[in-house]
Amino acid sequence: MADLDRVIHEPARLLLVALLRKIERADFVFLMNESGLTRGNLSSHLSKLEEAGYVEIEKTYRGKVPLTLIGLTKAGRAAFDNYRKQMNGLLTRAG
Amino acid sequence: MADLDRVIHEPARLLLVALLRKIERADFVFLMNESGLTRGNLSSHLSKLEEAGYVEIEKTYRGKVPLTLIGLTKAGRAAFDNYRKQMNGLLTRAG
DNA sequence: CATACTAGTTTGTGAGGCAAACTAGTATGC
DNA sequence: GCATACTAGTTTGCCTCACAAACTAGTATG
Repeated sequence: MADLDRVIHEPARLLLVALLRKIERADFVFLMNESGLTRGNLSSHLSKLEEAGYVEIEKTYRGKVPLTLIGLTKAGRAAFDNYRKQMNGLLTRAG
Repeated sequence: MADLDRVIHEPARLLLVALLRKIERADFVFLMNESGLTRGNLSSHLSKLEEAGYVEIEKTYRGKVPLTLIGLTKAGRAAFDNYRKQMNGLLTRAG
C-alpha cells in the first residue's frame, strides 16, 4: 500500500517543507508570502509540523516587532526525503 | 501556490489511478488486492473518481457472478499526468 | 430452507483544512 | 492621551471527507 506521511502529504505543508528544505530557516511572513497561505492557516500548519517534530519554531524580536523563525529539524528533513522517495516510486511506477 | 488536484492527491486514489494508468482496465477485486483497500473504501474512492469523470465503471457478469470493470478516462489520464508534473516540480524544486 | 460466501454499497463518526474572528502589541493622528 | 490603524500571530466554527463497520443482494452448499 501507499502509506504516505500524512503530515507531509497535505499540499500546504508539502510546500512549506519543500521551501524549508532549501533555505534552512525562514520567518513567518516570508513563508506566508511564498506559500500564499493566510496567517491563520500558516499558523495552524506550522503547529502541526511542530507537533510532528518536523520544524522548530523560535520566537524572537526584530527591534520591537515580534519575529518568528522556522527551521526544519533533522527528523523533518528525513521525513521529507522519505516522502519524496515514496512519491517518486508511486509516480514513476505508473509508466 | 501548490494547488494539487485533491481528487488525485488522496493516497488511496493516487495508487488506484497510478495502477489504472498502466493496465488500462481492471476489475474490482483485482484493484482491491493490489491496493489493499477494503471493499467499502474501494467502492467509495471509485465513486469519487467516477464523479470527477476520471474513471468509467462498467457492471457486467462473469457467468452469474457480478463483475465490475474499471478504466481510466481520457480526462483521468490527463489529470494524473498533470498531477505528476506538478508534484515532480514541487519535489525537485527542493533540492 | 439455513448457513456461508462473493461482490459490492451505505452509513456513522472522528479528524482536519480553511476562512473568519479574535488577541496583543506598536505606530500614527488629532 | 485616546482612538484608529497596522503588524504578527492564534483560536474558533463549520463543512468536507477518509476510514471502519454495518448493510444489501445474489449464489452456492449442506
